[in-house]
Amino acid sequence: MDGGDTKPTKRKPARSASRGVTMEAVGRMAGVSQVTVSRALSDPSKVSAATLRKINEAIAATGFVPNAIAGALASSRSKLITALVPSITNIVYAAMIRAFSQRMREAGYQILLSETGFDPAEEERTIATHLSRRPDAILLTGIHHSPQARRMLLASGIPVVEVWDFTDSPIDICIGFRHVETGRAAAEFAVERGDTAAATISAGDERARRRKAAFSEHFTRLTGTPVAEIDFDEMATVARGRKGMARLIDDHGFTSGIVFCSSDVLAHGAIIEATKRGFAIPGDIAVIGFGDQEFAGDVEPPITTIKVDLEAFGRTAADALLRRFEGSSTPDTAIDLGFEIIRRQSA
Amino acid sequence: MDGGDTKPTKRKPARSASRGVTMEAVGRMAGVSQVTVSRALSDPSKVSAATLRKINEAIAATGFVPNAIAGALASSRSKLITALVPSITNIVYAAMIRAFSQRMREAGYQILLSETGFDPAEEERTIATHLSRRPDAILLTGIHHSPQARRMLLASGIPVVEVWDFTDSPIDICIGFRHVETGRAAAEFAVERGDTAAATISAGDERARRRKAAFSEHFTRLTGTPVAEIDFDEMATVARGRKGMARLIDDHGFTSGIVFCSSDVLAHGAIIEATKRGFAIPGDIAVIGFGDQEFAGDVEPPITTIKVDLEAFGRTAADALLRRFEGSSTPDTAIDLGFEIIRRQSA
DNA sequence: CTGTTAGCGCTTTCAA
DNA sequence: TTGAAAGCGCTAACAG
Repeated sequence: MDGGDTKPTKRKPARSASRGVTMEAVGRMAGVSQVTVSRALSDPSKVSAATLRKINEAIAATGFVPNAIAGALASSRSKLITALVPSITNIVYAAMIRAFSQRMREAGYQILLSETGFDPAEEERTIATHLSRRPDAILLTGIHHSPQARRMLLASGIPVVEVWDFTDSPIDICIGFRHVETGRAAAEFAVERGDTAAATISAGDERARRRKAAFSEHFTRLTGTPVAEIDFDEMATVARGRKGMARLIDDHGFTSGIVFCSSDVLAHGAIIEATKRGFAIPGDIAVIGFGDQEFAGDVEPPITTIKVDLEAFGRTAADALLRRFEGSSTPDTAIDLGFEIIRRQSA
Repeated sequence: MDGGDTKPTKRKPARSASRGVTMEAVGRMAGVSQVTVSRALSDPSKVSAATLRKINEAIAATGFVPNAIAGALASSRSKLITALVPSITNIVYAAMIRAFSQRMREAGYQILLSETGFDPAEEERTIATHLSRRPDAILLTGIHHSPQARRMLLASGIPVVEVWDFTDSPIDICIGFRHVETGRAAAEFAVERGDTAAATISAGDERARRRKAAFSEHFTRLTGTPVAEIDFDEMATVARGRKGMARLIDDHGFTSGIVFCSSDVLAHGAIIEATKRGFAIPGDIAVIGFGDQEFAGDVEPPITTIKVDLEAFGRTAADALLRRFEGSSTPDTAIDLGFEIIRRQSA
């Protein structure tokens, strides 16, 4: 760029390249040193009013934006939290992260978010790149991680929050609920309703499968009746809910009983299909969903579902971290936020 | 922390504090210098096979994870892209970002994502904090930004991509579609269908309002009939779709004609409400949505909607950036990806 | 209240 | 193929 001179110049750094205004430039303009600018920004009370004013003027004039990279390197606090979720288009995770982000942002943190797509290998790789950003904490979805991932996490020395599932022995902090319990509760709910037949429709989510397995096992134990299961490897969609119900009816002769779906979206589709085929909901076929999504109570018939407080997960996770950053002496470990069956009309 | 000695020690940095393994430590272990480790990582071909092997062993043994912060500061390339969307729980933005992230991740970039909640002031603040991370590029939703935001963006000197809307004079790169055109196209579609009455239901989104305004204006121009408008300040939900339709019927005596909704979710709710009240869809009331979301074709009746290819926005944005990073001589500027009316049964 | 001095852990020349 | 040296822009003691 700047000349092709062969003369071994004193290696003057190519500062020119407008890589942004520096504190030093601001300081020069305000007639103070660089450190004073730093102070003015981090703790204005440590700088005289007059100096502060000049610095602020200089900042405004230059459009200075502090370099957080340099700050993080120097202070070894990045004010960055990284988060991994299976999917950002799944409202369940998106809502949780939203609540988490809002709380953390208020405290001055930013969130670096990545999708892992339910793949442990991908999660491991992503954890490594995330840790390379030296976040002040990391949030993971789920409690199952590869051994190598656990090693890196532990070695990083930062707080690790596992959400959306529950274990008594988390890596560090765990905020979630027991998926298996939801399946059991749904089975009991079905039996209490008087159902003598049951089926399930599930999407490709490890936790969804655990809920389903618990439902089936418990229902069979209580009634002696086996449960027909329809599983999809992909994410939940209305179309798959319809297809699942169609298979249940066509292939399994399921025309009466309750269907436990791994998400409200699937339940919605199942209801649409059954209704279209002339079955009464819940008269002939009852449907129970999972998630209590926005629409669950507003479709016809309103969907009976298992509700978990998504926002609460995010908020609680953020609060636990914030408390930790403040050096709380009583660190949170495992918090079970539970769930609740919302009885509406579909079951 | 380390003792209360008054003796002015040689200020030995508190290195101890396990802030992670450094390249220097790895190098020491492998019997080479720190730079060699750096090279081994960035371009293995520049290091002898034997050295490479020893370095890799040391890395494995120590669990070394490179410090991207230090790397970014030194190279002034952060391999970080920053993105701002109005809402991450809105599938429209989530799907776009997902496609964008995937592409960028494959190229070694990570995405720092924030929500702005449709608020320009919040956007401006967020842009500032994002720029402080010295991203290699920034992606914004929409084309309207505060003057101060524009200034910061320009001053940053990095590529700026504006998506999801279209202008011929973008800050830098723009990838989107003309919202106004969608409204017009919908109005024409209605008139061609023979509708002589129309209404709208919109959520709190500036672009949704522009689509609606274009629809109403055009419909009125073509038919001479005013359009009843129901506006919500909040996000689209099935419940609001129902409420909107209820108001249209109860307050505006709207019992026949077409309803242009700012999203498929609203359309879905509107259809549910009208159906429940005994109106035939599309016989009595026709409904047209926006977005062609996953469920649009699978509910009853399937929703006629305006489709925009969400994934394409993300992919195209990523490709444009990647090309730019490679120093393309023909920079993309404004790309109009258009839209399409998907005719199903609701209209 | 303000400035000086050392780094933070890398990448980038330049030299060997 | 390897190493030495010089920063990147900021924060953290420490000294006035």
